[in-house]
Amino acid sequence: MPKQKKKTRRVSKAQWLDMALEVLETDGVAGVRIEILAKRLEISKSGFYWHFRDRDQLLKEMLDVWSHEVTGVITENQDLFALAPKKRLIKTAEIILEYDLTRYEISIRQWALQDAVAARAVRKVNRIRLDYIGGAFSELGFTGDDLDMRAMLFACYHSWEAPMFREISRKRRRELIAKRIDLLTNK
Amino acid sequence: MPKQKKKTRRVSKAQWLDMALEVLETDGVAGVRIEILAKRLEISKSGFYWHFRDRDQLLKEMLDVWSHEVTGVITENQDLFALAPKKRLIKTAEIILEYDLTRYEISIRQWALQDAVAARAVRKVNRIRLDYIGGAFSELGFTGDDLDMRAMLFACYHSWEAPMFREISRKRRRELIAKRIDLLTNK
DNA sequence: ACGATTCTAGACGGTGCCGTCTATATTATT
DNA sequence: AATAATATAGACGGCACCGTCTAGAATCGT
Repeated sequence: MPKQKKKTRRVSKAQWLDMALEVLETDGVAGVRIEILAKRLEISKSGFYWHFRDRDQLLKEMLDVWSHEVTGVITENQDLFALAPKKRLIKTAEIILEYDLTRYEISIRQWALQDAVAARAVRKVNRIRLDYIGGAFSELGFTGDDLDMRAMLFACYHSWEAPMFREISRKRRRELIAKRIDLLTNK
Repeated sequence: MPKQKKKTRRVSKAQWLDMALEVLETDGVAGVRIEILAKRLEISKSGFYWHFRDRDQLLKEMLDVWSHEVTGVITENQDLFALAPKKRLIKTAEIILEYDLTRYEISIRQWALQDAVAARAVRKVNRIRLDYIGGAFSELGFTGDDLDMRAMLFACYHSWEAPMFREISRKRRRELIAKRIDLLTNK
């Protein structure tokens, strides 16, 4: 009888991070437990401590991944800035929908309520979003409260539409984009 | 030396519920731990099990308190229905701000992601909000997509403004209400 | 093929929380 | 004041998770 070959899966740091974000999405930061991730990855937790100092470091890196991912898709998209402001807002809304960019919104915000580091990341993302959207409304000629109110309305709605109206289909949500931007860009 | 009188605080069911909601607000449902509540109430946890069967029952009752509290303030307010629809929407926004009605929004929604009972409560609250707001826009003559889009925009924005823009003062938020409702009720 | 490097298995002690139990304290009823 | 009803103290066993440790497996470089 041949000696039993113990086949041990190997899991990269990126895979740990991906799984952590997957769990974060539904279970919140409190659900991101190393032993849970290990079980889901079908591996022992030992490897985790090879890639990460401890759970805190994982959480820190998750925030980095999130804040880059969630802003990068928009701000690093050159095509977007070639568009006229109104068209740009429409396209932005479509991208948010398409890439499900608000997937982690609820869990991250919940996290930010209890953690200063997460809170800082969230404030930074808010600022980037408001600047980007405010830019478009500014180009459209809005200023002062008119500009602020519209930028906040756009940013808030498109950050929370999907998390809030989970039962409404993606198709239906896409249908209403143009009409909404018409209203928001109306003088 | 007289026998030491052990003074034992007594805590009502309502106090347990209040404290549980207080913890929920910042720590999320995962943070609602019986021993934590007990410590904060400066009491042993034994009493908890007198008032509640177990943690699940507490959670269930918290949902009931929340869904009633968060819809009742609006739907049971007779003065509100005496107002013309536009004025009613403005007053509604002011009440949401004044009573901090979206205090638990993030934590409850996070909870709903992992729990079917919470999800049901959230869907019901969504429906009540959309019906109420949709009613006002309907009275203003909006129909079809125009009505839906506006009701969703109002409901979403006013559910998430405070949770999202935590750094913006209440005063500033009050300032922008009228202008926003003007836009949303614009034909 | 061989050693060096990178990663994993599995067991361990420590901690925090759940729900239960018994004795005891407090309040209500009469 | 005596009794009944209501609520708490404190200890317990059980479980899930953290971070550590040692032996060993998988992979890379030459």
